[in-house]
This record gives sequence, structure tokens and C-alpha cells, in this order.
Amino acid sequence: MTSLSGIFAALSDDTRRAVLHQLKGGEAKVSNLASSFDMTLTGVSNHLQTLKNAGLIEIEKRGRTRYCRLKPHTLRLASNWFDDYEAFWDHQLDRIEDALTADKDPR
Amino acid sequence: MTSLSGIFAALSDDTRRAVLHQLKGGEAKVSNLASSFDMTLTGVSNHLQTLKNAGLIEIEKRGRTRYCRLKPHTLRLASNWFDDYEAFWDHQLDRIEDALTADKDPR
DNA sequence: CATAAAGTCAAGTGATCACTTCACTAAAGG
DNA sequence: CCTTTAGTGAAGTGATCACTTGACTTTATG
Repeated sequence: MTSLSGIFAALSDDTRRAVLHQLKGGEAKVSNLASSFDMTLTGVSNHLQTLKNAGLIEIEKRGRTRYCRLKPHTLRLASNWFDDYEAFWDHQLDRIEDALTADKDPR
Repeated sequence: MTSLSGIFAALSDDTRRAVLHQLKGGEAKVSNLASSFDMTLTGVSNHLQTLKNAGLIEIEKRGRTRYCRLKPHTLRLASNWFDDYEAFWDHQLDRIEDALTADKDPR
């Protein structure tokens, strides 16, 4: 389940975005991540499963601890969705510029 | 309610992303958008309210019809959230290169 | 071996979601 | 004025969500 809908749904939660933010600093233990939040370990674990299902992180077990790591590829995939719109908003700016130009020099 | 969470939540639905896609072609009537989906007009109207609350579109009433338009600024806001991670995923590529080099010449 | 540490799993709860139907308002057109 | 068109509002339903507690599994440590 690495659909766009799944990715955006995973990103639509403050806790989960905060986890991703923390993982920018490198891999982290589940319990370590959990200590940042006012929530049970189980609660955080649920969020991590959501992120994993969305393909945004991977969880590796070493000994009795789990280490979480970002999967940048999926982030990129989501980010790419906006590319089409970038073109659009540049267009908008152009039109605003055109309008300003037209106002300044209306002949 | 133009929070990142609200924006991503709004984007986490196929129907709503399809609406945004259609609006890239310019403004459109509610009923016009609705005709594309196998759903009641009320259903589509709900989705449009969600997009509006997220700040992703605006709805203007002219006569008895409503016209929907993209709000590129909000799209951009969401897009910008990924910028931090772009730096990270470039970094990852570097580390992979480093690892490859290390493997080749490990002494 | 006994205990602690790291975490998941299962089940339950209240909230929110997507979608529907039915009733309603507001603007045009005959 | 009467009807149609365009759409929203309210209420209800089944599904999913965020979070909890309590029991369980696995690995390390005294």
C-alpha cells in the first residue's frame, strides 16, 4: 500500500510528520522516538506502522530493538505530485505580471 | 483551518486530487466537476468544502452557479514541506556512493 | 533461571470520514 | 407566478482512525 492517498494520509498527522522530522537526523530506535511524544509506546508504534505501510520509513530489528529509517524515495514520490502544479502557479505569476504590465502600459 | 495536516488530509483522497487536477485547466462549475464522478452532487459538494477549508480552492458564486478555482499558494505551501527532505535524499545518494567506494577499496 | 527491556498484538472506545437521502434556498426562464 | 436549475444543509450509516489498556513474545542481563 504505497499509494499517493496512503502517503498523504500518513503525512496528514502532526505526530507522524514529527517522526519523519526526527529521522532526518538519522535512524532512531522506536523507544527513542516514543519518548518525544505524550503518548503510550503502543500509540507511537501504531503511527510507525502507518508510516511503514505508506512506505515512508523502514523498520529494522537488531537484537531486541527496532531502528527506524527514512525512505526518501517515497517522500520524493509525494513531492513529485506537486510538480504539475508548480507549472500552474508559475503561470499564475506570469498572468499577474502581465496584468501589472498591462496596467502600467495599456496601449 | 489551513494547517499542513488539513492540507495533506485533503490531498489524501482520489476524488479530491482528481478535482484539483481538473482545476488545472481553469475554473469550473460545481455541477461540471460533479459530472466526472460516480457520486451524488452532495457528495462532490462535501469534497469541495473540504478542499475549500484546507485552502486548496476557492468557490465564488456568480448568479446561481458556483465557480471553483485553485489556490496555488496553498499547494505551494504543502510542496515546500518537502524541501527539507530533498536535501536529505541527496545526502542519501552521497552516502550510497561513499559506501560503494568503501566496498571497493576497504583498506 | 528470573527478571527486565523493547516492542507488538488484540480488543475496545470515542471521534471523524465518505457517502447517502431528503428537505431546503436562491436564481433564471417560461 | 410556477418550474427548473444549481447547489447547500441536516441527519443518518458504516468504515476507518487515534488512542488506550492489558497480555504476550523476544532478547539481553544479573
